Amino acid sequence: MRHSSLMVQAPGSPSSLRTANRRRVLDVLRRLAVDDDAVADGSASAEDAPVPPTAFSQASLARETGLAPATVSNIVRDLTAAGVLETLAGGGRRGSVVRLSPTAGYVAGVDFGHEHVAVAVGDLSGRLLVSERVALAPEPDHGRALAAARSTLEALLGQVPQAPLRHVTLGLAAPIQGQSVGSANIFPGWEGVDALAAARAAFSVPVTLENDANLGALAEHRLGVARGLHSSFFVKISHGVGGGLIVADQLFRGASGSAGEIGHLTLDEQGPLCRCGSRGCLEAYASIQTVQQMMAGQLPDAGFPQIVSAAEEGSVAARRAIEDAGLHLGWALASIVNLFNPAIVVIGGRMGQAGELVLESARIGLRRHALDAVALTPVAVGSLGERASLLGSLLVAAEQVDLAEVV
Amino acid sequence: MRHSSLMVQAPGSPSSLRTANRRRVLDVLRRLAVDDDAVADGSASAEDAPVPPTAFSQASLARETGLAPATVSNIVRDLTAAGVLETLAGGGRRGSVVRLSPTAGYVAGVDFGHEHVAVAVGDLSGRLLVSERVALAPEPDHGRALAAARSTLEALLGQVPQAPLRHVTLGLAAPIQGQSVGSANIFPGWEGVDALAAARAAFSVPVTLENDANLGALAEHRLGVARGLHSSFFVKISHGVGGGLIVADQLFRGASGSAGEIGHLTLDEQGPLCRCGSRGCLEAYASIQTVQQMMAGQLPDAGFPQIVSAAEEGSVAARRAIEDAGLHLGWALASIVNLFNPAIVVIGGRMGQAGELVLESARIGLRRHALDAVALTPVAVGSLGERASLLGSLLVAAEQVDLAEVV
DNA sequence: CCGCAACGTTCAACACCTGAACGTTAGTCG
DNA sequence: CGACTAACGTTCAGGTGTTGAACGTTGCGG
Repeated sequence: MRHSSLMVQAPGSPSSLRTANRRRVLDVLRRLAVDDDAVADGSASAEDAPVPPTAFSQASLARETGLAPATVSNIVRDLTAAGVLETLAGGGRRGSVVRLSPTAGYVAGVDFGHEHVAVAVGDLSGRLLVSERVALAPEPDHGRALAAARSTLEALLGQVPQAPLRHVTLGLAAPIQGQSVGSANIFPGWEGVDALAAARAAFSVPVTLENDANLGALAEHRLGVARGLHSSFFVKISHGVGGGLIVADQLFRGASGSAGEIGHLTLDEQGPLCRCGSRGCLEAYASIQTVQQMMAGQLPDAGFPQIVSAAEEGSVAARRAIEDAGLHLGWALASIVNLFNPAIVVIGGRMGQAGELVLESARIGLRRHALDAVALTPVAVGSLGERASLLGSLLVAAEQVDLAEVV
Repeated sequence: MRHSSLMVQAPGSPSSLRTANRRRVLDVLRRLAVDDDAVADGSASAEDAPVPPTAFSQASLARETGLAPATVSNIVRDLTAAGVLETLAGGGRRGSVVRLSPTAGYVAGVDFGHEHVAVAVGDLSGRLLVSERVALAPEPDHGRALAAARSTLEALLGQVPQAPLRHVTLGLAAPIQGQSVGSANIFPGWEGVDALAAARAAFSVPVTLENDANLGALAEHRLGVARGLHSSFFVKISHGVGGGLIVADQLFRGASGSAGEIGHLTLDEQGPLCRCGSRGCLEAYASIQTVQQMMAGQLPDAGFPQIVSAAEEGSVAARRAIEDAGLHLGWALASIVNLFNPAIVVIGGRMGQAGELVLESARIGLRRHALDAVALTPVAVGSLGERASLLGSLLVAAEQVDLAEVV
């Protein structure tokens, strides 16, 4: 072992240039693949956009990266030899088709909820290949949840061609502080757990933790309604209320990963008690649970979809319950819009099922409390539904894999 | 003209490596110079820090940048020939002393207030050399303010050795939307003006606009109480209330430069009217003007310092007025701390003069409304006083000057 | 059917970084 | 006080990487 492969690369050396250029090529391939996928979803904005070249010829890679064709040729040869890339059709005028090799590996994403675990396997550009959702007893212990995730993941990996798993990203419905679950009382089965260590023990590949709302924000931004914009704020309203922020096309995690925690903004100092211990938090006004509780007298044991149906069929009480949630949501969004000024606000999670009902009132609340300049920020329901967090976890996992280091 | 000097540099070429390495060297020189300056201010934390090498020998540059000594030698030779660098003492074991050449140029910063203009000239690392503050009639027209700034700047440039002015950064007490002053009613003399165009016409060098609270945030972060931390939030409370956020040691401007606008967060939907047109904004509770108005009955025509003195001397009313402002401030800070989780909150502007009086109540308000995990975020008064914005404008201007491109 | 255009590859030329060797100077130890 | 050593800056040869030009190949249009 003459040269240790762990030798840290000198920051300004020519070889670091090569790595950077390799990374550039790989990034373009990943981005184009995901864009392609999203367009194939049938997005409405597919026509007016200037449509980047969706072919993967070496020539287009050269144009996209700004590198010379000769350089791209060298890089593609190296990466193909390393098993990372794969060239499909032959040469000639039409050029070849380069793509990430399917045998280069997979990434996985896990979405832990309060009563379920969803697991997905995707390719290295973060596109979903197979997924499965399993129900669990409410508020599962973290060990049980991780075990379920692991066995589900193994089953999914059996459904795809053999290739190494490179990264797993775990989405948790709780603020992530460093490597454990922050703020007590929020996600019972995981309280105080060193989640990163537990996850590393459960999976034998690199692992990252991420807040589920952050994941949803990323997915809606890359694949959903916020596609093409450069900033967005995503509110996930389900069991609780969380938020995720995209700035300059990237997830904004803040100083310690808890940026975007909109759920416990104080709206009324004398408002109802919240599970976080404070009073008058947004979550105490606008979570699914809250709406259900408001309707407990009229529609006991009704699920949220039933309440939405009732509102649409004319129930004044149901409509009012949802509107109240929306107004308070809009109020909190005004703070977000004042502080961040995103290009769009996306509402996701189960609350998205209420559609225009909640959008209308959220917009009213927003306009009333936001500065003029940002009061008309668009508010829309996410287009990915409850899959958003899971899709986002694949995107994050794919970002973590650094194929340029595979020499 | 064979090769146009405007030719954009190929992104992956060896010459781009050289530029990047040059930039790396220059960045270290700038950063060390500023750090040195701040330490010389007599900061209390000068002892325990691991103290980076404050000497500017080529050897220390090599260590700091990770480049080989030979490379640093080449770069220093080139940049010296270009007139950007200057080597002081001779060689030998103690090494030479490299620094930015004083004749390489200056940057300037301007701080526009509601009744004054402050102008400063600094070196290319953003250190203040000379400054001057001139009083203006209240709410000056933007043309008048710019003219005053320009003549003051010319006078200041006469006080320093001849060298080109490279950049001017203008601080405005208003949100900056793109290139003009956002949100009406905030900064009367500049309303709706294309401030960037006006400023370009007034100064014949590149110009940037920045919110004054953002500038203050940067200054306190690099030179003041937030030194050494990697994130911070700065609230500037004077005529109005503004905020600036530092994340990962950098100014966070948000999607369109208006991030951190804390002044118009709604605290009470039924609160007093605010100049922004909404109700119950923080600014309606916690600005200097508000405190003065609260005291108008007892101390008519009293300035803020007099009110602070009265409070310190036992006036219950004065103390209560300041405490009320602090409590509401703390409430708003809770939103900030939940959403951004900065390592520290710094209070600047004229409100800083109230010291512990406002700090105490701000902390109480913060603890009451923030999530447990962040409720104990430190709150401190800025150490730069009202110079913060002006010092920050020099730092921003220095960042804009790209000396690596001077070939 | 032919010519042109675009594509991918190869090769020589060029630019840059780096380790080693060298002269120089300032501390340090005897 | 003097010699030795350590650290510094510079020079030079060697290695790595990118690039423009040239070339063979293939599809498209006339």
